Amino acid sequence: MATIKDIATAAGVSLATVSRVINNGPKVGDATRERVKKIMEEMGYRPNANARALVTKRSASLGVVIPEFHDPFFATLAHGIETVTRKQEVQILLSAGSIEQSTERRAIETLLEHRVEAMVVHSKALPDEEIIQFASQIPGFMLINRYIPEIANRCVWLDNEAGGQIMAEHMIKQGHSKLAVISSRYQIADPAMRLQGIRNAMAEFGLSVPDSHIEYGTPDQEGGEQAVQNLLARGIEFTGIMAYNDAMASGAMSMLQDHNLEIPGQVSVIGYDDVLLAKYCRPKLTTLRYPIEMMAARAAELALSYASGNTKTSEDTYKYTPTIVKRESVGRPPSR
Amino acid sequence: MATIKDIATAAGVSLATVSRVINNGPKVGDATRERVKKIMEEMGYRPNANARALVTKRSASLGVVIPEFHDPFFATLAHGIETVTRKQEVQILLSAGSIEQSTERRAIETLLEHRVEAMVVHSKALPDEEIIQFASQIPGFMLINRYIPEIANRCVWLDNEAGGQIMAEHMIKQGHSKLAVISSRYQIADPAMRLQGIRNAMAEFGLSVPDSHIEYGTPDQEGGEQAVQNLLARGIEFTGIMAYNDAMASGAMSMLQDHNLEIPGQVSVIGYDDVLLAKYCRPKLTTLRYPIEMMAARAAELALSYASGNTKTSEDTYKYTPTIVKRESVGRPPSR
DNA sequence: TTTTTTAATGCAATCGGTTGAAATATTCAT
DNA sequence: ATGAATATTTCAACCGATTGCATTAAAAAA
Repeated sequence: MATIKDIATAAGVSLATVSRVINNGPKVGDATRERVKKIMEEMGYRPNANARALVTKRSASLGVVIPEFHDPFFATLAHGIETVTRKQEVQILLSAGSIEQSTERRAIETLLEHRVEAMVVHSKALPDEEIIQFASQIPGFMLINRYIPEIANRCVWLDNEAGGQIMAEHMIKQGHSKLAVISSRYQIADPAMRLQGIRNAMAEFGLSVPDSHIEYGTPDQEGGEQAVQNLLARGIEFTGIMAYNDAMASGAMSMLQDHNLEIPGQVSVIGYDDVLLAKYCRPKLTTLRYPIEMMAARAAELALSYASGNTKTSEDTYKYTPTIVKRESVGRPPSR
Repeated sequence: MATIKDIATAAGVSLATVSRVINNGPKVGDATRERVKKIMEEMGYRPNANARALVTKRSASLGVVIPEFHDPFFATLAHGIETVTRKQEVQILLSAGSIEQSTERRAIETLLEHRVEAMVVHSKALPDEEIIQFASQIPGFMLINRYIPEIANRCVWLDNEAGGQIMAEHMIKQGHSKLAVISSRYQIADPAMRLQGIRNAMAEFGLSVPDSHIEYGTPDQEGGEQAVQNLLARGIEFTGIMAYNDAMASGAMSMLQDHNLEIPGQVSVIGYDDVLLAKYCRPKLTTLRYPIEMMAARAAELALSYASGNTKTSEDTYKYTPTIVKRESVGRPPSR
């Protein structure tokens, strides 16, 4: 692959001149500029981003750490980031860190070695101190979907508790009082916070969620199926189910339908996240919208902005609140 | 950020020695090695991947070009690649090239500038010649989901025609003879090939697909809904629908159900791709499995292998054939 | 025509590493 | 002890760019 030196030789000019042409620098004569450009074209020259990054100490690249690509939720997250990197002509370096301390750490370190300018990290396993450490080390570090008070202005996060509250309030206002919860032990804080929100809302209306009405499962369809199965097997009475996420909600619906329970006629189901699936399943899922794409875009913008020296931002907290999306899976409870 | 020089100074040795410690080189005394390692640890040293890539001319990175992250299909593709890059400790550089010539070209060029060692490209818009050009320029170039005879050993692709054939044969063997097709004008070749496969199978059994029984739509749920709506509006009689992909199939099912047509009691529906959605919708979708994850992994392996000089591979063609996944959306046609 | 000013170009150091060859230190056999 | 063999360590060139400063050429002013 041709280097800048080859071009210089071919054009009969110095390296410096070629470099100036490449970067649209000011001090080059028009004739020379055209000639050099033509030669670069002919020789299929491409500047070496590594050499460039080395000397300029800027890489025009943004690192992303997510647990996995598989999950549509993270795909959407990545998409949000991509919309801003595309606009700013920034390259994305992707690292997967599968919700495990060592992998997450390794992912961040690799990105660091590549000297990415900015970084959007989704980490659930690393302890707060370590994250704080990274954040103070890397100006363009942004944490997504997690809140650490000490670095509040580096966190873009969702108010999970509020979501739980909204979810439960909606069900209660529809007239439900016998509600079951399908939760998960996945990750650290999220399920617990959502559950807390639910509890708050219930308490507000003088209701509560007995432990018997909570089932835990893996945060996917199977988990949802299993949870409903357990609920039914234990003979729990309920007219509504609040699920940890849409996948579990969808599994729950399947299982309910297998038991000839009509949705929402006999049982209402509400999900959380509003991933693609929510629109695709039948009945269409009423759920809480997790504006992850928007959040990811915001995180990317901030990361890039911090990286380029901006330290002042209008806000100092980036909390998002889920909103309810009413579709077909929630209705009034059967009058009986 | 500490450099190798800082470490050398701190440890009282030369750059060369430090470099050898970093790379586990052979010619370093045990005592020195330990001392240097300790100092690197203390100073939080991280080798600069750019500098390294510059001098070694190898970057331990693989570039990926996909149209978008949004689509679960591509998320799965990315995941397949990630499984192999993780194992080989290779970094992923992601570029999106939204099915548009200029963007696809730009995506590849950016990757080229970063001197990625290998490359897995999903390109539908770029003309054959240009792809061939890139392939000959980059040893580790692999094309996925597209076949170009001139560079057969660089292509990992699905036999779409065979898929169409299998799809139709399955329907016919279930007893269907009045079949409608929901296709798409998206991309270049894929829908046409699938349709061709369907035609072949039909012909084999003395049947055919009249133009009236083919509807085109966008390759998503809406497209599927629309298509069925059109079919019904035009009073077309059919007992089975073959969809271009699962999203369309799912949309089709929704619309059929809205018209109180039972699936598969009155109408059978078959999809294509076997994305997550196929398992999640109800009834669960019978579809053709597009082993994209496996294919992507293979492509990544080959790309990396070619990049490191391997030129001989056991096979010289990487054609995959879809297999049928029988779930719940296909049954025998109503006897009437 | 000569001097100044301005525009265009080249020189050379630098970024942070790697690596073959040379230099120095250590170990071993004699 | 002593030279040979082997193990450590350092030297210095190089990878492909960028950029401040010096130099040269061209244009403007005197």
